[in-house]
Amino acid sequence: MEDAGIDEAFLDISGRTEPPDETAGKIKDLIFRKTGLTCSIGIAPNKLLAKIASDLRKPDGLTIIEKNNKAAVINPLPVRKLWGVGPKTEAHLKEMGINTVGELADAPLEKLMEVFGRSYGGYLYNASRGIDESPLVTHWEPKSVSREMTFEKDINDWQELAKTLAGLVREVASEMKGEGYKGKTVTVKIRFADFKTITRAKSLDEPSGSPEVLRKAAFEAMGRGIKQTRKGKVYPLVRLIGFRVSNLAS
DNA sequence: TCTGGGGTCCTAGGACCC
DNA sequence: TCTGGGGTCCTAGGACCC
Repeated sequence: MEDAGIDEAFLDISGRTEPPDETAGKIKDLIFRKTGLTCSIGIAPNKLLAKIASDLRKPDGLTIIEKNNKAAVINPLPVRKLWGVGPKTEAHLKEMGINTVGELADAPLEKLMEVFGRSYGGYLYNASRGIDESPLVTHWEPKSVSREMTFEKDINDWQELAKTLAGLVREVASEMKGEGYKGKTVTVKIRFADFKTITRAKSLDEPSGSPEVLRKAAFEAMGRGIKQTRKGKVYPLVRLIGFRVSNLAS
């Protein structure tokens, strides 16, 4: 099983002998008995299609996509139904006259790569054909640890900003300690009142888990992103401040 | 959706090294 | 004094997911 967030998971049932819809029925029953909640299930040859299938009939649904009918099922769908296609890509594709998965599948690979880059273009090319070889990931190591906080009101007080950042650093450092991680790169994120968001990063010479070291790097980074006036104010009002440590090592 | 929090991955430019 | 090409690391920003 691969966890896919708080209320979603992928399950490899390829080794089972009973018909897949029977397995799905058992899962639905169990979940309902234990939680009183319904769920939607998609069954398909790969994760991409299973995710689409699970989305097709929403409350309490069960949808099966098979190899030989996958094109018929996904071609009419809006591109937005594909995992990895968000509002920006949807709008971009619309401008190109592409609205459905089937229309996307008609686009040449070279064209998609030219517009969306090699990696993502290649992904779209395969996804539009229902092709996905990605394996189940049953265990993974975190790549970063972060905390962020939106102020109740946009603020202009440097002290409050600094105090909040120090608190976020403390929380992240504590979590890292608990999980046994150190980190090499420290990133401070600042979102202004107009929602413009900047990040400022600082890489350490070597990974550290020390709250003092992380805090010092955090303040150095923040200082590059925002200046305080002589009166201890910051100019564009700040809505959010965040702190992340990445490039983790054990 | 007038916009919360914790993540991942990708791209692009610049620095630096051989 | 000027110049190639490749590789790696760092930084900043953006798109996307649940």
